[in-house]
Amino acid sequence: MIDELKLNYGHLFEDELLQEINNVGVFKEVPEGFKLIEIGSYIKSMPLLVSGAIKILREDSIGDDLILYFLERGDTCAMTLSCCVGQSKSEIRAIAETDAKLIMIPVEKMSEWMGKYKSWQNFILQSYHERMMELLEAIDTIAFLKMDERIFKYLKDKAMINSNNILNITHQDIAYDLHTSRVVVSRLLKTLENDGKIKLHRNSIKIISI
Amino acid sequence: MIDELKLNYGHLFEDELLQEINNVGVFKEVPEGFKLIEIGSYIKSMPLLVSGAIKILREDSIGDDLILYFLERGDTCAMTLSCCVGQSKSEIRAIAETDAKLIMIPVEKMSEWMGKYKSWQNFILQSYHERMMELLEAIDTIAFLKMDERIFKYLKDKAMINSNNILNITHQDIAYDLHTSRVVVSRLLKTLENDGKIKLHRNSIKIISI
DNA sequence: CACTCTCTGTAACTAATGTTACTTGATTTG
DNA sequence: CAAATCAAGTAACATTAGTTACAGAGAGTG
Repeated sequence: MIDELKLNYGHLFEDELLQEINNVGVFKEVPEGFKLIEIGSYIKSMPLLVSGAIKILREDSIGDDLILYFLERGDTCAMTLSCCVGQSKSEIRAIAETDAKLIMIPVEKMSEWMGKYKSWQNFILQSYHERMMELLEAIDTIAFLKMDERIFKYLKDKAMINSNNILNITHQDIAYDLHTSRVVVSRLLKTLENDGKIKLHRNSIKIISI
Repeated sequence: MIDELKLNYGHLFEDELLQEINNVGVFKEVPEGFKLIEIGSYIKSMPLLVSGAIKILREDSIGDDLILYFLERGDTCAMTLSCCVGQSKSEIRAIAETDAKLIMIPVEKMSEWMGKYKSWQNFILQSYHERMMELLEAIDTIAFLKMDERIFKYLKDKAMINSNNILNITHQDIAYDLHTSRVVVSRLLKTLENDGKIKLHRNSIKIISI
């Protein structure tokens, strides 16, 4: 584990802390689609993402989802931090967007290291900052963009995360993430195609204009 | 200042820290409507809210606002924390919702005390947690509620903040905060009145059903 | 191949929200 | 008091998004 740790977090943490992480952290490998955190569950460990991507979702009153943002390599889940601090249940759902590798840190260590390692303190504060910015961006997207723009942004974000401008995804999948209906997505995707921004195929979409 | 400080933060911080706050903090009293933070500005001090309320707003690409949440007595602005950590410009606007009293803490102290006082560390983390939850609630409101529900929620929140179920506010004011148009607000307020939930007057609205 | 299932396209309609334009009544100001 | 300004009501219309219903095109299976 220490190699992957050094690769992704070596520039952030001192050797002593890296060693501690190596000692208490549990390495975890999950497949695409794996549900890492469910709404209402208690959090016992915080994840450091080593490779892959994670999709963070919010749920409405009848159980339908809405995507908030993606986490990437080098990120941690601020909601987890937040829940540990508040001793509360998770307010979000986390699903592996791709196959992913994580290092799980027991929550007690999180606050122990806060006092002990300045670099850890900075990392935690920086993570909060980044997640806060992601939430603001999510608000901008939902509040200020029209559905066709939201769909196009979603496709571009997903292409970025997957490092691939061909997405294997159905219209229904998009509808779930954007909290709208499949028919609306199909309609708007078709106009995006007519505008030359994407190319549609069965089970896949190619992003043309970035 | 020490009295107001003890009253609002005495249960959170030890005497030594209270004394430090008293020494370096600058007491500030601002009138309703005072602009405390502007988007794009750099933050030099973080505010501890002693009395009153503060409205936090997000701006769209053409300069129109959208309310995110209110801060109350005992709160601090996590965006400020966030901006200090990230060394970045403010992403939000903060306006005094009522007359307000604040204690301004120089940003250097914020991180200095993080290492020095466990209670301060908890306070900062707890603040992040709370603001994160507020942002999630803002997302729920924008993404999952219809405009009439958003208006009614806004009125109830504002009544709560002002401890008064009669609000001195115009339809245009509401439209600005909710990022919609005056005509839409007037229309939906009228239906809320017909449903017996509120009573409309010129320049004021009375909340009937809570 | 016949059957089934999933995915996509599309029409037709409804609902929600936004826009423009005009009116009326209240309040302020010269 | 007359004029000007502001807040609110409302009609008419446009646009965006959501809903229902159905048809047809792959793709896999027995």
